[in-house]
Amino acid sequence: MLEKTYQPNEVEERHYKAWEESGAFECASSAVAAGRPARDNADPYTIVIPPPNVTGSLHMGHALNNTLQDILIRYQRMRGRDSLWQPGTDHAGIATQMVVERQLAEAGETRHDYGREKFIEKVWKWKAESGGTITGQLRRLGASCDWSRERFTMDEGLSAAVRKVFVDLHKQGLIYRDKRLVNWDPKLHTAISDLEVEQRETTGKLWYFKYPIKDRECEFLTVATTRPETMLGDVAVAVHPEDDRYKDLVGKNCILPIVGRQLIIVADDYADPEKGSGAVKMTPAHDFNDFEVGRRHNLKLVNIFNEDACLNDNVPDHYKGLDRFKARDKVVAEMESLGLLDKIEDNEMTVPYGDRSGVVIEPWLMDQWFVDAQRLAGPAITAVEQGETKFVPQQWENTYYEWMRNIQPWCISRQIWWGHQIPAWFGPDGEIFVELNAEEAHAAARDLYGKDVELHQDPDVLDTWFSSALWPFSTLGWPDETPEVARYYQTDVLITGFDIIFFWVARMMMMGIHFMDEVPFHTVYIHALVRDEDGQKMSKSKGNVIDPLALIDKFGADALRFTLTAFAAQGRDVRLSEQRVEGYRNFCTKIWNAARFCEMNGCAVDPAFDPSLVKETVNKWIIGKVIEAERAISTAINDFKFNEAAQAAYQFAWGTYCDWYLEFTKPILQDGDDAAAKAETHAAAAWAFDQILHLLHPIMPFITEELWEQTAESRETMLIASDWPELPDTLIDADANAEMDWMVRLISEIRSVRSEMNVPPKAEVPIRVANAGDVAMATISKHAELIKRVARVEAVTALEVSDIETAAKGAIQFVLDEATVLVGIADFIDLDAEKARLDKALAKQHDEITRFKKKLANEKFVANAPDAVVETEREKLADARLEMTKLEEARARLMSAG
RNA sequence: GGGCGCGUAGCUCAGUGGGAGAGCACCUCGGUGACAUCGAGGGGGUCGUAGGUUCAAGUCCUACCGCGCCCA
Repeated sequence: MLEKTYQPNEVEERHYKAWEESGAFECASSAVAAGRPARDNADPYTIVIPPPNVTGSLHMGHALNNTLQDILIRYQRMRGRDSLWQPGTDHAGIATQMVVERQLAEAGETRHDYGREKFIEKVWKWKAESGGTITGQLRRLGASCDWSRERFTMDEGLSAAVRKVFVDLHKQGLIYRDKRLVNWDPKLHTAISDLEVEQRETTGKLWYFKYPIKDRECEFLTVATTRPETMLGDVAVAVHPEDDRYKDLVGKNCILPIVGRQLIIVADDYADPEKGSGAVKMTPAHDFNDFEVGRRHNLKLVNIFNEDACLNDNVPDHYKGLDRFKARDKVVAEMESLGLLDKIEDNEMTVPYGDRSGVVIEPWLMDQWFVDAQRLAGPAITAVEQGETKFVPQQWENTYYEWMRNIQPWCISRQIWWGHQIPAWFGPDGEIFVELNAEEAHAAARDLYGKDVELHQDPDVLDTWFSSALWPFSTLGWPDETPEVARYYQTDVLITGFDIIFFWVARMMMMGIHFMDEVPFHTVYIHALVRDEDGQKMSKSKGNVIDPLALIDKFGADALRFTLTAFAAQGRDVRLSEQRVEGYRNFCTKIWNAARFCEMNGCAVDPAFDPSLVKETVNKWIIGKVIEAERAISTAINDFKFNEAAQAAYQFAWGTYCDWYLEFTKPILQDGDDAAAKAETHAAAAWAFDQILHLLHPIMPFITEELWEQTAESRETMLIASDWPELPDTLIDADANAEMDWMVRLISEIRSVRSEMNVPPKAEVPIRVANAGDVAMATISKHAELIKRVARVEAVTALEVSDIETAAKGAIQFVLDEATVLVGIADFIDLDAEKARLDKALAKQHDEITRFKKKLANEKFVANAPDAVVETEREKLADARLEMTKLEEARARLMSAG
């Protein structure tokens, strides 16, 4: 006997363990490796997980992302595909190093106390102890990843892929070393890529400084700057070539106050006459735009900062060693005291911050490694243009194009220790040898120098995203020619959030095409962001974070999954609140209770049940509805319309099966004496419930597996490994559909009348039906018991038209197609209320008829609209007129009765 | 400044040119036999505004208003 309510906590862990141990998550290749039978002949269906940070823990975005992936994987697995969901994590270079350094800091230590090798050992130790958090949490969610294939970007195999890619791209000229301005993080002491810089809007200030013009007594050139401290590194002033105010100054010099350096005045389009004073100071070593101007005018670069963004020795003595923000105040004060501060204005601007460190990023001139992203982007753009990879929803292709077409060189070197050390070795003269390993580098050096020399490997490591970019093939074993690479690449779908289009999608596309000659996935599904119930982005600082694990504890994983799925409409963010999850927990309870009903009423699974042989209309009807639900859910999942899949499942399970079908079975099962009908209904109800379990399984795996187990003595397989329902359309019986839909309308009308007329719920009323056609009459007599029970009716009888006048006294009338139904409620009737009810129905019909008539009277409509549309309108008009007539008759009878 | 979205019931949102929908919330009734984590019934809309295209517009086009996000 099933418990009274579903207790998710008691079953989730057990089923997850059973699934994993049974090998249900394994793709064919893993199954073979484990000595299990495999779906070798099946088409592969592959998803690589967007690897979460090894430092991460499951947040709501992960929960949504992985629920959707799991739905696809479970669905395709049930459809017989050889499904591979490739899991793993990335090594999150900067984040992980920060975590471990923070631990050291608690003991008053730094990584330098240990040295590189020992420190890295510590990181691995941390990873072994704490790095599995998120994979454990994915299990709580029910994610059916093939854990036997779990990978980590720092694994030896994936590291070999990184080295090969670096060496190959270098030899192809697509990776190069260059001295450029990079985004320097003065706290973490590393360069970061453009994408790791967060542009924050702030109201800053614009300081106007007067620079004395050389050889012109008391004449000044006023420049405006947002960063006064950088003036110590100024080498020029730029004005617009068309700016008449300054035309005569171009080529002349001014004197940099405080420093005393002579600055050349150059003409360059970059100077915006509308902005500030129209003259802009040039600090090419510390500003990306100034750097470009400097290149055009051969300006020298004066670097004034050290790695902490404090001033170095290239500034006057009283500024040396000062922090950049202290230096700013000091420069402003000194300029003011010199009488050279013209004015200060508020200024709306964006300031770059490091996304990990949260400090202001300093553009700094350095030697770094770069990927020539522009060349790699070309084919990646073409692939999307030609539809080799499609974005869903398609509008995200614009975002992708926008980024890819304006892509900048990708700075891939990081000045940290945790990560893939760059396979580049420096010779004594600075010559660089890029090779797969030290031996080959030494061999190359020997070739060059003619002797063995001492080489130093570049201490820097690669951007974590460099290794993530290889994930769709490195996880399959590349660069080895493994059977998995051959079988599972190209993968099918990448599922991710829009914020990741640049980080993963773009880079995976570039690397996949370059190294595999094939796009890494044919579809990219971009899902929404999960926000709080007020539409705010969840963030720790706002304190509005909802922890998915807490929701799972409280309501069960299935309720959370169903909620996320039901709200995952394309192109819309998900607003989540606990109340919503609670609502879908109630859905779980409903399913559970349907199973209890089946159990209590002897609806046991009958393996011999054949849906094509059923005789009872209700059973034919529910079979057809199962098929319609299956079609709706499958179509929705195939189209990535997850919310529609959820809605179709919800509507069918609750709205059709529980609300109507189970009610329809009650007269047969509980009151009836037709043994054959009973037996058939037992089997059909159990069969249909089994189908519900299948259809809901991808979204709600735990409760469905639990009920699958509990509702039969034994099962051939677990639900996760069973087949998705595939039923022929021929089982949809149009007559049964029409009959039962008519019944639903009849019962709804009776209930509605009763409720509106305040008939006590327990009172049983007689129903009489006049003017019904043969089909309707047959339906009524066939389902008399049902009507009596479900609508609390005393008796259902046919009424001769000649008796209708008399019967109308003490009855409520409503019209159902051609039939007029009289609900005998003499004891409760309220003539005024009834008159109002009929008038309302009449008014409605009148409006409808007017609308249809008007439409059909329009010659252009009849001439231009498709015939089928016109025909439908005519039918609607005819139906409405018929109903109107019947209602008018009913009202007339009422008046005469009153 | 450039780009992409979004304005539909009190709330959150579906809606694919051809009868305005769902869930939740609300109101009324119901302690019964799967389920009160429930059942039955009900009210609630100028589809942001203004034009246009069309026989027909929530849906397509234009402008405007309001809101959000991304990029510079």
